[in-house]
Amino acid sequence: MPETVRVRFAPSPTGKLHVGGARTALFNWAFARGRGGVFLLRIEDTDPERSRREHEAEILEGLAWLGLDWDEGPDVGGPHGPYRQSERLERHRELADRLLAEGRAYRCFCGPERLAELRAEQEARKQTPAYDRRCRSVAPDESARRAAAGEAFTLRFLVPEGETRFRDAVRRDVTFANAEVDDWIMVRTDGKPTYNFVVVCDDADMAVTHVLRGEEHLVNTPKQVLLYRALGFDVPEFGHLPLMLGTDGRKLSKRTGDTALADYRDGGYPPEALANFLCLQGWALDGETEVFSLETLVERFDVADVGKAGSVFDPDKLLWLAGEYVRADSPERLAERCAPFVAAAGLADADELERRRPWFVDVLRTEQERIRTYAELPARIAYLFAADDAVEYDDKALKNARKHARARELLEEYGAWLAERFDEGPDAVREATKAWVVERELKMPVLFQPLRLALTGLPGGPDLFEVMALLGRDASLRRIRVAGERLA
RNA sequence: GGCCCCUUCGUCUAGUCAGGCCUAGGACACCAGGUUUUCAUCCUGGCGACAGGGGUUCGAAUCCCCUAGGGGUCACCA
Repeated sequence: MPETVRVRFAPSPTGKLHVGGARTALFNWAFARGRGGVFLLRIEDTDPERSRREHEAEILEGLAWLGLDWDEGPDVGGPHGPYRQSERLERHRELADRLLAEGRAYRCFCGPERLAELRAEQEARKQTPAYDRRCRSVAPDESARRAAAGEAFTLRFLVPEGETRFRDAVRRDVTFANAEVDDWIMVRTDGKPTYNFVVVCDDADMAVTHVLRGEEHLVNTPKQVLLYRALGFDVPEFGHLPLMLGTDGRKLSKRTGDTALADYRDGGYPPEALANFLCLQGWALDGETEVFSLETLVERFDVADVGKAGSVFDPDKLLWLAGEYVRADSPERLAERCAPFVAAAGLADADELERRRPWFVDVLRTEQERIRTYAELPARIAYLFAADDAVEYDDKALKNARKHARARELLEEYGAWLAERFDEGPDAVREATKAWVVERELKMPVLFQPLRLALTGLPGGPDLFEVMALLGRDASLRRIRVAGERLA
């Protein structure tokens, strides 16, 4: 009977949720869900300077927006709580004391000044900066006496001789020479434990079986494996996910563009599109299928299939995927998701859109194939909300209309004709209009370009008879009349 | 610089662990054409890669070695 898979996502609440972190969470989640395991969230708030509760809330919101859910966490609790590291201090102290008592850790009385000096010397000699382990030789009784006397100290892990190897689902077996591992600090002068220490204590206490995290943590792993063993805990299996890179080929950062998950939510990207895109960074379903659901991911995902090389974040591909999801969505749901963006653009308030819901759904039906993000909608439909005598004319649209010498007369004539049969409906009017153009031995654009300018002011857009249906009889006829005057 | 990791079209990737099915497949982007009242969608086609060099083998993108390039990390941050 194999033990239950337990994986975790452990963000530190020091800022917004990064898309790279979101992908780590996504893969952890998919791994757990695909194996009937448990996905838990733990907040790594051991840095009181930078940790903020608002950030924690935002991170949780972001994960939920992406479509993830969790079985244990700071908001839902669970059998292995608390799920904030700052609330687990007791346990951390207990384990640190144990290590000290067993001689697997030692007090270090070297202050910041000496450490800085040491580092400077080492750098001057082109050596790799590392603690010189001077305090290893302080005898236990002297160490205890100095501590009791109030002398400041940190607790360092005593790295043994030899080498450390561990299983990594992505990179196979990895080995580090212990000589390369520093006697790192477990507990600071102020008594607060550091990341490398608490992460192991908590993962072990929370019975985490697989640690899937970003590759930047690979070098921390030997320290942690050594700690698991010193503590007598089972070492989990690791999986170091390749980094997500910016277009400059370096680790994704603020400089290379949007990196916060919230930027994409605020930018009107469908969450399904972003989740799908994130799946494609370092993993592929079959090399052919690009668009797939989280459900499919869960069915097919395996950490062992994750690639080793970093991947450059391609905003163009994300935009394309966004369009795919928008086109596949229902006009009703699109209306719901787009409404806030239309309201934010100041075109109409939320109440008005709610009142005109059927109409707004029709608007989405006509624009659906032209937008990729919800945020692209307002600019496309602003003309619907403009005053009939003040529709903004786009330069290109104006040029298109002016190409036709008789545009003005034609619009007047057509307007009068249209007034008689507007109520026959879009399909009938469309056919009749085409016949009307043919009768006059004209090309279609001769009428349609000026007409599009009159109604929308834009160079492109939906079928004009659908546009007229959205505008209604009065507005349509008025705009055609006004255009005749404006073109004069 | 030390240590560690990585390397298939501009980008995301399939294929690599089990060498032949690969004159390397798909997608985004780009270009050209078609459809349309325009824009978009959609359809068709094009461009385009096994980092380099050795070796093993009848046969290598796939195995081995070397070189080069890129990245990560070297905190009393996480």
